[in-house]
Amino acid sequence: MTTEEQSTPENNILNAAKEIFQKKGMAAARMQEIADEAGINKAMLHYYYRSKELLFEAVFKSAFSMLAPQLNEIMNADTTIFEKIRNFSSNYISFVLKHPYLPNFIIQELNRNPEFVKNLIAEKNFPNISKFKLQVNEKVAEGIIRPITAEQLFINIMSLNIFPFIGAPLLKGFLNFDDEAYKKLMEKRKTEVSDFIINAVKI
Amino acid sequence: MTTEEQSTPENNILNAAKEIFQKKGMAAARMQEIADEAGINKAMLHYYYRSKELLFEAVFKSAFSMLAPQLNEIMNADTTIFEKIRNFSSNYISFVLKHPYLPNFIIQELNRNPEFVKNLIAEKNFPNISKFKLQVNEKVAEGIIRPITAEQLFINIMSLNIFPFIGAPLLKGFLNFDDEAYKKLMEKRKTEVSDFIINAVKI
DNA sequence: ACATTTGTCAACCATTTGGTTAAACTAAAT
DNA sequence: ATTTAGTTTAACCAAATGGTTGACAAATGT
Repeated sequence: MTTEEQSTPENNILNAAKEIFQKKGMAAARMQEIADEAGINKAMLHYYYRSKELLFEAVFKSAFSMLAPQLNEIMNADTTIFEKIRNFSSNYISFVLKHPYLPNFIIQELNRNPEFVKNLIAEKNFPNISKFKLQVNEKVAEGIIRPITAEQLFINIMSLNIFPFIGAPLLKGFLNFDDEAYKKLMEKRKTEVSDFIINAVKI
Repeated sequence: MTTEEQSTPENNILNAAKEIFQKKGMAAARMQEIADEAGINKAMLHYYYRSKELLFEAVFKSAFSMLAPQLNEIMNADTTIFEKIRNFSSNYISFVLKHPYLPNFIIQELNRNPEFVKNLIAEKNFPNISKFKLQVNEKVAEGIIRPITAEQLFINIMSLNIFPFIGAPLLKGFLNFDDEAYKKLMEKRKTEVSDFIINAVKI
């Protein structure tokens, strides 16, 4: 049994809400539009999820929980740093190519309401960087990688993997690439990003 | 004479609108709030800028025109690639530390309305990558930098400089940093980012 | 001095929007 | 058959919102 999704009204609504919220953001999304997408009456939204705010929270947490495991992987897996970087880059890019609105949705709403992060941290499975930090410091001490703090390296890994999706409209414009060409570029990044990072830190 | 800003009603409104639009985004921003911020009657907004949509466009173009010159610099300056990367990283991070809402605002609204990019491309001063491309290809051919396409390198430079600001709330959460500590991290990135990139490409 | 344009405002308006209600429907339990 | 609990809907509501109007003041030109 895999993580198959039951077809309950709650799930039906949640999926419709995901679609709309992720495309338009909290403020621009309309309850009526979500109801239409779900093929139900608007009152049902309030019956199952009391308010727009609560429905949004459910969507947000569900979206975030799809990303958290991948971040935990890079933090806590029992592999070398280089393997972690390779795995994360490849897996993350594959994942986002399937869910293109997700990263922007998360980032956008966290910027709108930064206190929301505290909420997420309280959840179990919130990624913890401490193990990754030890590992980086160790490898720096051993002279295997150039001196760099774990924080900066972590930010760099996240930046190189996430930004190309969030900034896609802008980057497509600069590069004069259409959707097709840009997607090919992203495919290549599955390996190029990790090569880039590893070249940057390897001595 | 520098680019001093005249205190016309138009400018007054535009600045107030920038403040509100950048903090909340188009959909969540309220015309009344912009009027309050500008210290004028709501009807004045419509007198000077016919509609919310047009006021937003004015704000967006003004915001984008603050970033474009810096991008042109990395594309077209008469310096070596390494100097360009160093200059851009340092200048861009300094700039954004002063205007923290700007990058997220641009990215967020371009994602909301991707066709907007076509509008921007038509403007003069829209950054053009062709010169940078030639330069990268040349240096790769000369064996000075590792084989990489100009597009991928460009995306990497943009990602490493821009994402740490857009993703700040999330990254602060992961790293468990407060605003103060995070800002210090960004200060350090003025040089660390370019070192990282140069290490990644230099042979 | 007078007329005309330009700027400013409080009050108003039509529409949209999140949310509620009361009644109707369904299906299982008694 | 009747009760009961859960589900669904159309109609409704109050508040918020972008936008307008008409009266009035302040410049501006003649």
